[in-house]
Amino acid sequence: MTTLVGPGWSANAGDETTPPTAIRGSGLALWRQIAGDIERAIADGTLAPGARLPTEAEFARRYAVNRHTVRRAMEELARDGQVRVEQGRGSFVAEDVLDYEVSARTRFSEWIRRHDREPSGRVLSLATMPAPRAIAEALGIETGGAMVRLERLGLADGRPVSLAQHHFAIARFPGIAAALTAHGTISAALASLGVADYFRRVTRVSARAPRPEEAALLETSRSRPLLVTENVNVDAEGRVVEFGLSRYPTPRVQIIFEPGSETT
Amino acid sequence: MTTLVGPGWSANAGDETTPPTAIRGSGLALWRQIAGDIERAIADGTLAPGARLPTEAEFARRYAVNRHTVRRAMEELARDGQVRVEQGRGSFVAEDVLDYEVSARTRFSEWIRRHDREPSGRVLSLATMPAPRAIAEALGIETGGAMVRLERLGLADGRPVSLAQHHFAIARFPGIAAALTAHGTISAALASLGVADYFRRVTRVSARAPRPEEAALLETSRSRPLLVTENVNVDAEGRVVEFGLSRYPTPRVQIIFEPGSETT
DNA sequence: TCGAATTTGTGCGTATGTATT
DNA sequence: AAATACATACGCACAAATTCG
Repeated sequence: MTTLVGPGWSANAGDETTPPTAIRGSGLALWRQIAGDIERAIADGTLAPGARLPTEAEFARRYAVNRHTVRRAMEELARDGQVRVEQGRGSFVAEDVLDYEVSARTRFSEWIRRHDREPSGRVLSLATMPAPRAIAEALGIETGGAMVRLERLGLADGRPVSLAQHHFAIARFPGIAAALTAHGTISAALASLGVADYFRRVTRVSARAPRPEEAALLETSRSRPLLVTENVNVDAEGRVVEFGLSRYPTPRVQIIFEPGSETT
Repeated sequence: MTTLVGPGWSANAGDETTPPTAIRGSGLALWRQIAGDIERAIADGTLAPGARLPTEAEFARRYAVNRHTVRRAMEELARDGQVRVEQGRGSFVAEDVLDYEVSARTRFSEWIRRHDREPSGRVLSLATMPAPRAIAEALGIETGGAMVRLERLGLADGRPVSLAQHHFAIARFPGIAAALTAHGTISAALASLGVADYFRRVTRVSARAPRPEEAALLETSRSRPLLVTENVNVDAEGRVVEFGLSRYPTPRVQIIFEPGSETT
């Protein structure tokens, strides 16, 4: 069957030489032919993950079928998880989700590389400020005590996947601001201050709607929630090194936890 | 200072005998007096967790100050995490969050009891249906194979905290539907079928906006995302017992991971 | 789906008291 | 004593988010 081809499945808008018609009475239901068509386009990459599908009305016009027939096909694909249908927005090819496996030793670049993507990052700000109560408690200092906050956007293959704030107590690391400026990574900065290694102790996960700035930085819609994690990193002796607050765009990023075994 | 008292801090609307006025020129800034006032009311329980505070305009009227002055006080309290301010909705006393600690052995009632609340539940539906692809894969059966879905609303002290779907393969447990009907809990039903114990293997966490029905059941706003977890439970031999999909209302429920140690 | 009402968020300008230089 | 800086407080207007009919 000649199908819908070209950039974004919209090239042959005026192309009437190869009508993308489903064959009636072929023994295969029209909606199955259409579903198969789209499925093939997804499989062979004609339709990239995250790409927007033509509207149901558009499909109906192209295949010269009723919209109900198209819907039947979309239902099937949605049930299979191949497309995602969103009322009022449109239909989209299911995106690859980037699994964020929480473990004791989690580093941003290692995480991204494990998924065969290229990690990069952009420092948004580095500032010294008094610690709000919640952060001060996590860092083990007094409320209002001086801390450094590093805000960083993490990217995988150039697409933003995390927006993180890292907090360090000045009392614990007087030279942290300079070290973070001098070194490219947090690990390196901490290493220069004598912290050879550090581990994740607790991770709290919640979710909330993004603020406009967050949505813009993470290139996500304001209507999609962010996964928000808070975590405490400690050194080998169990002393608190850092308090981190990270935001991840759903559904692009998912968090995975695999308990060792009997943890309770 | 005579302050705002009475039920919900709104009793003395017409009470002019004890004007809740902040003292000017007392050496303590007005906004600090107001912040302290509210802080005390929260500490002594006059303002319960989750309770709505009077509006900024109302505070300004009662204290006979400008709204900016009230806002300054609220800022301080919000920074401290004592109140939660939401544009367009109002301000609220910070709520106790129910921490859901993910571990290998997690049972609903144990979770709730550990937080000194009374667990209860309501079965919403119990049905046999063909397994969609994603669930079939998790259960290790063919797509379309028969499965039982139990949908259940979990409550803590009568407030909904989880909405869970539990899926069991009929091929593995032919008598599961009857067993679930006969026994009050999933553990008991599985025990009657020879599964003495089971463990959580993986947990995936994401977030999305609630559907209207979910929002209603969980008594949450449609504008607040749900935390969504998917998990696979296995028996002592590692065979898949159940695939679960749970939804938790934010920010009432938070998920906590504490990796044992080097899990990477 | 839309608009009105409610509530918080932000910006501007102004004034005043207090502490520092 | 004068100049300056800073914190506090007020008034007004409008923006943005939420809720509800």
